[in-house]
Amino acid sequence: MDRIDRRVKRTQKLLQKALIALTLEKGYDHVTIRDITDRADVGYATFFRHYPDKDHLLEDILEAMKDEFLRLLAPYSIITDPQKTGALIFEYVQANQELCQVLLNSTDTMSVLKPVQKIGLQEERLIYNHPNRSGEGVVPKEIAIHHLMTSLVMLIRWWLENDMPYPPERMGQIAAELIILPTLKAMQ
Amino acid sequence: MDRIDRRVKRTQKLLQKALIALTLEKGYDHVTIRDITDRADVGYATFFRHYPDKDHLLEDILEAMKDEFLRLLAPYSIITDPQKTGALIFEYVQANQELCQVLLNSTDTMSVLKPVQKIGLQEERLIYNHPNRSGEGVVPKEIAIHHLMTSLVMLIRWWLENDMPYPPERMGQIAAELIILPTLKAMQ
Amino acid sequence: MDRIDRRVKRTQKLLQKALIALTLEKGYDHVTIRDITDRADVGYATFFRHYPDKDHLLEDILEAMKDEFLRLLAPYSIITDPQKTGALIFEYVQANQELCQVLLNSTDTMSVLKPVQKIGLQEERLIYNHPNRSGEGVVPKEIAIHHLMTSLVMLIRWWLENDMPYPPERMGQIAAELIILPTLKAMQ
Amino acid sequence: MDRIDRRVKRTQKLLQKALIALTLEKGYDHVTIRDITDRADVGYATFFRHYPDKDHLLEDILEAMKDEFLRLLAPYSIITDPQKTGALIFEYVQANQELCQVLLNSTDTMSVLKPVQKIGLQEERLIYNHPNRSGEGVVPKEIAIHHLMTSLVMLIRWWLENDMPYPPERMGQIAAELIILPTLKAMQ
DNA sequence: TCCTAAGCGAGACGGTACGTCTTGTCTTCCA
DNA sequence: TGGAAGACAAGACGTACCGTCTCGCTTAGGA
Repeated sequence: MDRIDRRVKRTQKLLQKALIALTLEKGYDHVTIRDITDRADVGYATFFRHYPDKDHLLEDILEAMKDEFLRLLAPYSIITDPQKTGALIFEYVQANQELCQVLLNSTDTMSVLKPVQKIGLQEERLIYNHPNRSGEGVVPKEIAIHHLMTSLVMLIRWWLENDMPYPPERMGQIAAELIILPTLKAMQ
Repeated sequence: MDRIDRRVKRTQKLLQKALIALTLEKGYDHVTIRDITDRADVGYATFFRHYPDKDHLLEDILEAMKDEFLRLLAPYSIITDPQKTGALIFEYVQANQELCQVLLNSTDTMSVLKPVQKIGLQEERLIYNHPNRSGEGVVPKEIAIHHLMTSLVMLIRWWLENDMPYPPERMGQIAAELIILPTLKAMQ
Repeated sequence: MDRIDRRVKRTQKLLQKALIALTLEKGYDHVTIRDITDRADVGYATFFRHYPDKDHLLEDILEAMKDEFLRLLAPYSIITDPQKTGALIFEYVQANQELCQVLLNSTDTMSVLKPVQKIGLQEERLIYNHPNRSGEGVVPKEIAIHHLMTSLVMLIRWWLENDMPYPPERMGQIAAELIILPTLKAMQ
Repeated sequence: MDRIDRRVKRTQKLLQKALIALTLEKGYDHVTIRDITDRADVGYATFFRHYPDKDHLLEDILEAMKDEFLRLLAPYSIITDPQKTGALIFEYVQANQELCQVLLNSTDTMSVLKPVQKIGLQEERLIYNHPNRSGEGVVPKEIAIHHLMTSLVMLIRWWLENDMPYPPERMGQIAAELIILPTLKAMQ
């Protein structure tokens, strides 16, 4: 079964690459499944053996990205060093510029936000167990987390859409100033 | 020509009502143009005599809303009384709950953000000419405006999606604390 | 509405012509609907606005043929002059050779037989009310009619498949000798 | 290798049984190869190691039937005792009702007729060498043989389709009266 | 009063994409 | 080594929707 799984994985990778490349060329919404399968050199029907539709393929790509992202972020604390964490995020985005551009400029950034919220919920534990945290602030916890993750994503989006006019370090500062620190403060 | 214009307006209103009603029922993306024209009791081809596609109809709806929204907001300054302004916004959203739900939960909130950004740019003048403002802060002006508008919209979105668990006044405070005040401060 | 009907009729005629031409070229079974619409210079989806599938198009062609055939046969009695009637049939087939070849060599001659049976039932009246008829013979009426129509069609099929090796008159004689007269006799 | 041959035969039998059972259930045309292999509890690809397609499997079934049929018919002469021969045929059909129903009601009876014609040609020798035969009649030999075999098959078809409303003996009489005797007479 | 231009309903049509289905090939695994 | 399992390419099918077009009806505002 190992051999088959490997074949399946290979096909799925081909489809993912194809979707990313095509989305960069013509935008997510204008990519047809036929486009994808043609580019991936794969039978048309084969697509549906792996994903029920285009969105599920996107989701698969996102999932992989999320894991890598979380792994990257783990060692640093968003609380103890917001600027550093922010800069790290923007450096990651810059390194994976193409992929991020695809994911964030796909018509509905919303679907991208879903998995990001999950990251937020996983991080929640870290933040709320942090010694610096005192008690419930004026802003409910759920809103704070939501705001933190959403605003960061939207800021990244803006950065990419405007051709990254500032370096990652500066963006890290901005993110800290505009989003991370105020949110942490409001939660106290 | 007055009479004709009135007829045209009437048809457009019918189409707008139909889109809103149907979006609430099955979600923006699943509404077909045939659905709209059937609901509006209007010929299928007639749709295209008014709008090139569904998105333009949505845009029309948004435009109308934007005007009303701006008119409502005009007397108050987001700088001098952020809480009040925030509360006012959430009250307006509550009053127009259905419509806002449609607009913000339509798959791509992004298209909704476009016109909102325009509001931001119009407001920019107000903010930057305000006597309290000093100079350029660590956060570039364009980012600040973008953050302000986007985060507010996303916060409203969250509020509606979670069945408005807090009253408008509270949400106004939260918005001020989490978004408006930090942004203003960062701009200084 | 007349105008629209005419447009519809025109499209259907185009589809019928296309099916006939293509069936002669590659055989009924190997003709795809895309083939038909391409040949008829008609949109693919348009096909389904007129017929649910290929077989219904064939049926439509048959129906038209049946009417013409019956009209042609009406003046002659199969009872009073079997040879003449038989010859007439084979002359008709010869004149419409291409069309008949298509219809009879399409994989299932059976579906072609259905409408022909209907002709038989319509003729039944003529035969059974004929003065020469006496009473119920050893062969049940339904079997006789079935045999008459089926055997005639199969004979025509054989004739066409073997490139019409005998003239229509001779075939008329043969049909009378082998099929018509025995059937009439058996019914008495 | 005898062992292997036996295994092959077994697989082929399974496939034949499956096709027959499924054809009775949903009609020959609607049976897919996947259906057959599933029913026969055989690998999908295995089918193609035995038959290039469904029709060849059907042919195989027919071939077996033909042999048995001919063997059964051999002792009797269609010339000296038509009624008896006819009855014998219908009795055989009745005994093998299910199988015959499948074969004859499969959309194209035509393909079934092919092997039957072969039977006719083998019989031809018997008929033409018979002492009762005189000379060439008005009906060409080839047509007579064709008519004899085809009409008989179609009569059987009718009988099965109408739930065998008459006993085999009666059908034998009818076949003799309507088909066999007239054909023999026409050949003289 | 008529008439002319516009909005409109109806619906046929070309076209594109979808998701499903089937066939026949090929490759890998297992007994 | 032969058969089972099943991924796969190819491509037809029938459906859904879009946007265009033509036709004929209605209805106003100007002659």
